[in-house]
Amino acid sequence: MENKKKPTIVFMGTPDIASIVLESLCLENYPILAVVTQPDYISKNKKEALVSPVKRMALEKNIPIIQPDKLDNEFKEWLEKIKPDLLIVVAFGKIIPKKILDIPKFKSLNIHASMLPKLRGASPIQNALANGMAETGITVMLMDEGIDTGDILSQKSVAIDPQDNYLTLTGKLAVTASSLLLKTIPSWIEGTSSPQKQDHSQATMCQLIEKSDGQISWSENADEIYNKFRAFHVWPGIFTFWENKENLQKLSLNEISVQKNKLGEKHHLGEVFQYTPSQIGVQTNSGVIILDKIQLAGKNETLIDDFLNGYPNFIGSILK
RNA sequence: CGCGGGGUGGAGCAGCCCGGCAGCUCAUCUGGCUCAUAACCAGGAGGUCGCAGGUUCGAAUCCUGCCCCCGCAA
Repeated sequence: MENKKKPTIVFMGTPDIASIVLESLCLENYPILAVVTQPDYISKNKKEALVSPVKRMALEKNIPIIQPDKLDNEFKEWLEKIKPDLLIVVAFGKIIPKKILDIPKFKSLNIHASMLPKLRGASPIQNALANGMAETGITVMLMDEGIDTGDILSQKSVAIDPQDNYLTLTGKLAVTASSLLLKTIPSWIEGTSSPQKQDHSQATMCQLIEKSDGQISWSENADEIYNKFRAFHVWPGIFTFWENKENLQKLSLNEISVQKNKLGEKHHLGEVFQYTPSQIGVQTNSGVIILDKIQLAGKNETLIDDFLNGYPNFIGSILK
């Protein structure tokens, strides 16, 4: 029955969630004219260039790739020449000028990983986790010149499991994003959908995550710290500082869990103590963070037991 | 030439500045003790101190070059 001609698409995106959506478009045989993604992330510690997940997917599917540094006139002319019916944007990472968005016959659609107008902006997945939200979602919308302010075509909520971290939640959202987009494109092309204006008075913004957002304060509650751990699982991670031999050293918390304080148990905020014979805890404002894997700056990641073999004075110290 | 930390029995570390017996905690093996333990006691095995060269009577330690791991910048 799907004899109608599918619209030609130029796809813009960068991270994993975008590559999964791209893959699902390919599997449905949408003609992808080209993929636009961020330039390769050049050399970290004298290593190879890092390639965006979308670029890897495009290579696998033999789709032409372009990686412009800027969305300037040169890019605009390129797009005009390609003449796509539709531009689809998923977490591209840069603001796209309106004069580019208006080029395709059917304009430009954006998939945003939140229930707009909530969590507009650069890092909706991390913010949903860091805020301890019970659910988030996917929004497919028309793009305008604002940041995630366009009219909504479709939405679907996704429950956040207490065990979810950035990776697992991204996976769930990617699945929902793919199916929702595939449903939304045909009705948009056929003109049977009715775009809804956003209620801008309800809008919230989320900021771009910075490295420093990963630093935790032991005056927070254990649950809040754990939410950050889930949100920043891939980057930047969460970290604190430990005074070792009169040097304040960065200590990354790579694997942690949460426990309640035992009855009558009292420690200073940030104090490291033996929670059970086999568990090392850190006192927070409310509750205890159990350390499982940690990493001292300049060292490899270690299990807490191994760490204690080398740094027995860790217990009893105060993290800052 | 971006800045910095590191490589020492299986694991995590100390020793290096100031050269002189290879050390600590854990794991492992053997024996002992105990009603009992992720407990305790005694003993043992296990090392090219990242690689190569140099200085020296003597190098984990000082000098030179190289390899690898990691943190920070970007």
